[in-house]
Amino acid sequence: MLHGGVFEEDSSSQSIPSSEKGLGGAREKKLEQRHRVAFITKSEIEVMDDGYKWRKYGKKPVKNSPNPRNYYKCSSGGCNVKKRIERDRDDHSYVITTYEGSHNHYSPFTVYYNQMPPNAWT
DNA sequence: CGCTTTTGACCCGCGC
DNA sequence: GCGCGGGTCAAAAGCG
Repeated sequence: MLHGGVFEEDSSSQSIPSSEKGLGGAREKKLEQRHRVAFITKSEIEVMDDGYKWRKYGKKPVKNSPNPRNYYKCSSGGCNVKKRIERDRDDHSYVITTYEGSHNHYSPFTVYYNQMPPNAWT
């Protein structure tokens, strides 16, 4: 496990290991998650707000980790993006954030940053 | 008032 | 054929 590493996977070429097992949410099994990005951040808190609104919709304990796994979903309009937050079992100081899907709307933070002129920061 | 959060229960697919 | 695992959803309550 590389600490502070970022993983970007494309389901189009990368076959999901047994981890997915093709099972997972039987309901969304039909939905193709084309974008999967895992971020590893060293932080004691998982309060990583990217500008989107995340609504926690589930909690489940993991065998390989004494810590539970948190499931978040984007509550933006028409936004079906899901976010998975888990703690590293080797170093609970590290937080693994996995994003699935793409936002149907721009991030409030992105728009704000886009409309914010560079000289405005002075 | 609106939205968010929390727990429990349910469902499906695969394995043996 | 049955069981297990994993994931999601539902409802309710609390808070700002």
